[in-house]
Amino acid sequence: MAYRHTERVQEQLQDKRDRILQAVRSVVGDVGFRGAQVATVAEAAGVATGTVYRHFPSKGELFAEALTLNAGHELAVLAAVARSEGTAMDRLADAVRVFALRAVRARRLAWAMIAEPAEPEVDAARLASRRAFADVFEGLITDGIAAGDFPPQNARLAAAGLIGALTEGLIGPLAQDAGPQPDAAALARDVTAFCLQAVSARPYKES
Amino acid sequence: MAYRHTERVQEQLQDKRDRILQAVRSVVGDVGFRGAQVATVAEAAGVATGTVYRHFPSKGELFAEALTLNAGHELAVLAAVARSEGTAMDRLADAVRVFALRAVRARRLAWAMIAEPAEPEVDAARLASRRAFADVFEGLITDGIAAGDFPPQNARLAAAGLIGALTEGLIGPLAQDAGPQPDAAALARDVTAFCLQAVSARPYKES
DNA sequence: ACATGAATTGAATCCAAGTTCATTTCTTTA
DNA sequence: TAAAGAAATGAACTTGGATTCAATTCATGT
Repeated sequence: MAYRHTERVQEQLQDKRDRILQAVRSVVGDVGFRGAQVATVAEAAGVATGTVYRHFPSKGELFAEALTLNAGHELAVLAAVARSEGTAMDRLADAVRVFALRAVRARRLAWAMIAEPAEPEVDAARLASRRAFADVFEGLITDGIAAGDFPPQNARLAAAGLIGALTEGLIGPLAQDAGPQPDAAALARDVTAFCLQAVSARPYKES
Repeated sequence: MAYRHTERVQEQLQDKRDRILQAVRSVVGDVGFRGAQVATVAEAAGVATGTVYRHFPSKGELFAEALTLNAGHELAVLAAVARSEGTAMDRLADAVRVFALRAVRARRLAWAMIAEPAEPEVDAARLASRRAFADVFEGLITDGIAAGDFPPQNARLAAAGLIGALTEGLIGPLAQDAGPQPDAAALARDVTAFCLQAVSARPYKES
């Protein structure tokens, strides 16, 4: 018997794993999934290409895990807002605003996480976290309907609509090229207004 | 002097070109951009792989042209609706409804045309046609504001929001797996309601 | 029918990444 | 310090698909 993992080594391994995941985040935030290659990630993590494959079975699974990790973090933030005190209306407003501000602050990353297709494993992971996001919004909308804050409506669809509107308005290609950042705060404000109106309003004119 | 193009040959060439473009549409509608390879397109067009390259300089440009063609067609339909008689409210409702119905009828194709990333040339072409779509909606919203149908708002952003909501609600991955087709008409109706409310409503409760 | 130029074909070539693996470097225990 | 087992390295391998091109077929005008 001559070798066994010591705790320190375990930590170093874990550390390296984390650094690789972190590197994915950084590279993807920079060039998106499209431009992110394993070699680049490895370099960003200060590791040789082959090492990546000691920690992850394939590019797809590595990237999927990175996405899940990151989306999970965002989701936690959003869920916390959704769970806070206040009317459904207020909480929805806060949730949308938080989502918007965070997304605008890191557009490329946000787009990759929310919308940019990639390897099948990544797409699958994204579908799951997307559903989770939608569920948070859906819950708020349902609450609001129950409380009489919002008119009755298809909450599931409305939640999807919110995510779509946020995506398109803030981080999609159209938003990308409408100038680099006309004014993050103003943009977030307008998007929030749009989203709230979409679920919370009644007809402007009697039809 | 022994050879010169005759009109018949010109027509055949044009025909072949068109058939290739049509084949792209069909293949993409089937497997999306991700799965669409030049060889498959060639086969669908009843042509050898190499022939494709006599008509188009590269896969990217071929697919981009196919997208532009198709999007242009959809755009014409939408623009016609937008130009018809009626209040801005009615025209916007019609435009959204038409968009929704057509999209649901060919989800995969619609998704590819609207959202699925592909070669850079394709993405560029999509950006252009997306902007054109957004412009139609923006115009209607602006009209509506001017006419007093809609409250003042950021029309550009609202237009993007509509497209986002439509995309997400009807043809995105979330919509994909919410059952194959819960009910196209009902879905279109709910999405239309959401979109109209988003731009046309006033706050549900006095804030 | 023949000569000439164009179009078509599809197998061979090329290329960009993802993945592997023989070699080297590091850690641990005796 | 030496032996043994892990982990890291990065150049070589592999592969899926786009692209090319020599050979072939087709059209035209004499």
